[in-house]
Amino acid sequence: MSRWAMVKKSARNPRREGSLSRERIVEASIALLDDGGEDGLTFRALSERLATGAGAIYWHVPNKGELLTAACDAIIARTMNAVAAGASPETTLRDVALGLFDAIDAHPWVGSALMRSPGQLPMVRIIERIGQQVRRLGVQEKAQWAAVGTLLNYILGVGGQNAANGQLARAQEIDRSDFLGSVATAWSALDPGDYPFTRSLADKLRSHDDREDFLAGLDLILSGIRNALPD
Amino acid sequence: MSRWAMVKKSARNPRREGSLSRERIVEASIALLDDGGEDGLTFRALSERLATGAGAIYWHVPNKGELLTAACDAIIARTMNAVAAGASPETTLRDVALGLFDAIDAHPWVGSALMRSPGQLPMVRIIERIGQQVRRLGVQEKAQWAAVGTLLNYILGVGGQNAANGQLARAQEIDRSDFLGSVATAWSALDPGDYPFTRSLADKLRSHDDREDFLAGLDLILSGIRNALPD
DNA sequence: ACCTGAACACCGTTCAAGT
DNA sequence: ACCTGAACACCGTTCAAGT
Repeated sequence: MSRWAMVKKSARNPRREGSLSRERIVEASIALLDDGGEDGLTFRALSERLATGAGAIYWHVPNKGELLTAACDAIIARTMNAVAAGASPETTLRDVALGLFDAIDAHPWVGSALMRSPGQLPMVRIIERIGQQVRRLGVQEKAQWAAVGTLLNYILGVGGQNAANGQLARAQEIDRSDFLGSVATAWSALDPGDYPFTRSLADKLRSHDDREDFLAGLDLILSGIRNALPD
Repeated sequence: MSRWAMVKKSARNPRREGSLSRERIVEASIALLDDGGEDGLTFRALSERLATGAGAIYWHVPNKGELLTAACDAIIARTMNAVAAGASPETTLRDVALGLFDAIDAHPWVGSALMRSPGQLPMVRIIERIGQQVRRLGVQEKAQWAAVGTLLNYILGVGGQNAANGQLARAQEIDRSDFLGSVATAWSALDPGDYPFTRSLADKLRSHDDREDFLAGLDLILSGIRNALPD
């Protein structure tokens, strides 16, 4: 017997290649969510993909909700780490927001996972990033929470809507822009007496650019924050 | 046989008292959602409450998603109709927003139902109300969508968070403020090097007033909109 | 310590059959 | 036209039993 074969598996060593771990489960969950949408993640699909039983997954993860939050957190952590440091507070704030927008665009399920886990780690990462820039901006102590909360809730609102649009489009087996087109058509058919404003928006809805609109709203809020700055 | 007994049930007449209708189903759904939260609504609970079979409900309603949207719409319609007319655009806008906040506070499931049905009737009612006031405010045509979208997404974000807080609190069988307290405690335990801002917010979270914070954010956005007004 | 997989208690939705 | 309720194809979660 060679000395290699005699090396004991230390408790500290990485597990054997095929074995389960929280990370492997989270990684597989992300893959499932990315190509099956919000309800692509089931313990049955997961145990098949990981070639194991449902019970094994429960040994590493307490329940489906926490698994979804963990998957969401993996995406958010990457996204926040990718934001360049050193730029002006306003630029950084815009980078954080656009990073989140793009992440949710690429993984629509992140939008609803984020919505459903208030105060949890993914949200904390975002609050921290935004909060530090709001401080650098010179917002007074007691106005900081309002500023951060407003930015956060706006970003969550947009993210949630993007997630919902993606989910509904998927259910009808069309793509997101076709779904928005069908909404636009419905809006055009609204009673002109009751819904003049919404009707007038139908064309806008067909031709708009989500990302640009998102930025416009962000700038509106930033201008409100700047407005309230001391001196 | 009296003449009364001979009166035929005309097709136009209201149905017999106990019979099913879309409205009765929606009304029962609201009751179920109000006291069981987001997953209090099931076809089994509904058919028991209405003393009928699941299939009967499907004759009046296409699926669960549309039933949820219809229940949400009933609440939103009442809420929008309750907003007083005739006040200044800013006051009306605040009334609309506060009305929605209070409605979601009273029926947390409305927050997530709203999030999950973009472009549908409940949302259209809100967009129309907000849009008309934004017009009256004098916002330029091409800036109107950004203004409405920003307000809408902010309101949806807050509503969605309130719904999620309520849902998580319910799952742990505690009330919402106890849930926020537990989040605050978790925030206090965060690494001071990594999360200085979030940590500093923990106390604020314990003592804050959701409704006041909501209004503060709304005013921030309104000030941004005012900023961009022509002349 | 970690994994298996059958079993439990649910879901939403469909559909043959009734009135 | 409207309703019944059993049946279908799923879920998340648990748990005795294995290694």
